[in-house]
Amino acid sequence: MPAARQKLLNAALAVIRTKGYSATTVDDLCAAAGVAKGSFFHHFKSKEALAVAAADYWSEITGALFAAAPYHTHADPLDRVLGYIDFRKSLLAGKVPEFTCLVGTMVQEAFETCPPIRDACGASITGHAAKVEADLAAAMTRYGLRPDWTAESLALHTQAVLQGAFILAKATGSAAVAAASVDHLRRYIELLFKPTSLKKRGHT
Amino acid sequence: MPAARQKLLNAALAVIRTKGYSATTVDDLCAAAGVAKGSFFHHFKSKEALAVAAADYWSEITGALFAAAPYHTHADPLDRVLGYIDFRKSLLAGKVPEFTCLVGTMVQEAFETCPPIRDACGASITGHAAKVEADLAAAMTRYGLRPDWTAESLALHTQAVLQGAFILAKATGSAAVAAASVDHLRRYIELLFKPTSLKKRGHT
DNA sequence: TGACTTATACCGACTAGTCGGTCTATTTTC
DNA sequence: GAAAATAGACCGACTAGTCGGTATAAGTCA
Repeated sequence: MPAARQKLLNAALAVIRTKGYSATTVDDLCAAAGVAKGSFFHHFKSKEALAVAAADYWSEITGALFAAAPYHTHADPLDRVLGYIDFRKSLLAGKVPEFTCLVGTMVQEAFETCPPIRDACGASITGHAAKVEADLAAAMTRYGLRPDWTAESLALHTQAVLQGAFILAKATGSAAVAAASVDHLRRYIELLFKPTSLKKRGHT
Repeated sequence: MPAARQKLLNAALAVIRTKGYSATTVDDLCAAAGVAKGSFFHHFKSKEALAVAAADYWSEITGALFAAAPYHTHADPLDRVLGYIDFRKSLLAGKVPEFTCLVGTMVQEAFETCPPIRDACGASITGHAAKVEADLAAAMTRYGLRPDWTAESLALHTQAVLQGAFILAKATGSAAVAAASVDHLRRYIELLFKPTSLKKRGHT
């Protein structure tokens, strides 16, 4: 991948997560990437095209991050799910724009006005959720669950909690609020799969 | 309140929820409100000031909506909480911009670049959560819970789930996905307060 | 009562500056 | 030396905000 393109995509992750998509100008991105405007339009035919490419790039980057995470080594699929949640919680560090989600931010601005961006963001979220769903489905089998909810809906719920936690963090300026919400998500899944194990801890 | 100001605030709710804050122009708002540009700057000293006023207006509107909702009549505070959640779920109808949250949308764009907007959005969310927290705290007392989580964190978690559900709805174009996430939230709260009642339903 | 003053609401043309995107020229790479 | 990559001046459309002005209604003084 040409250097300027790579630098522009990395700049897009940082700048858009900080300012949002609409407020980010092409000149902002060029300045952050240390690249001239001509290079921008050489690699991307429009600002919108960059946004789509950035969403795909985000899927790549995060896909690699989670693929390399240690929780996959657990034999019990439920432990993998809980390990995933713990891993997500551990990422809630640093400044808010550093741990929040690019596609969650962009889809809020683009869902109605720009279908290509919305679809790229949607694919990023649902694609990630599908990986969680696989472990959840395995855990449901392992633990003999026959619930009135699906692995898919629970996997999407994990993403909803995380996206919502990011909004709380943005609104309060505190990563701790987001972490507390992730704790509730973990507790929920433990209650679903091991209803008795937590009862004594959380209930008198 | 002068007519033009009122019309501009109502226009702001609709337009900003559809296009986002940055992508919404002052001319957009004037056109949607059927008002001239001079009137806009007569009532609001800047676009940013309108956003702050719109967030406060949103708090008023939604405050009145929830205050008038029927779930407050339940004697059991847990029933009020669950009634609140059912009410939130019932609102997930129509087109996406009609049921999503103004301040959740705006804070994503403004949290880093515009503290006044961020604070107004934050106050709207935490103020709403505080009302849920009151019923949650009463329910914890009623049900004799001594958990390692707080009513405040759980109240904020309800808002996280709702905000995240909105993002899923925007990404997928489906209100049903959001509703499924709200179902998970309801199930979590039932499990926390009545751990045995659902065990037989969701677990073989 | 009727002329004058004040205050608020509303209007839309206008401006100074910004934005996405284009164009042509130069440099780098193979 | 051809093709790809980079550069930045440039352009027309657009945007937030300004400005001079009109309309209406309520005091206020003779």
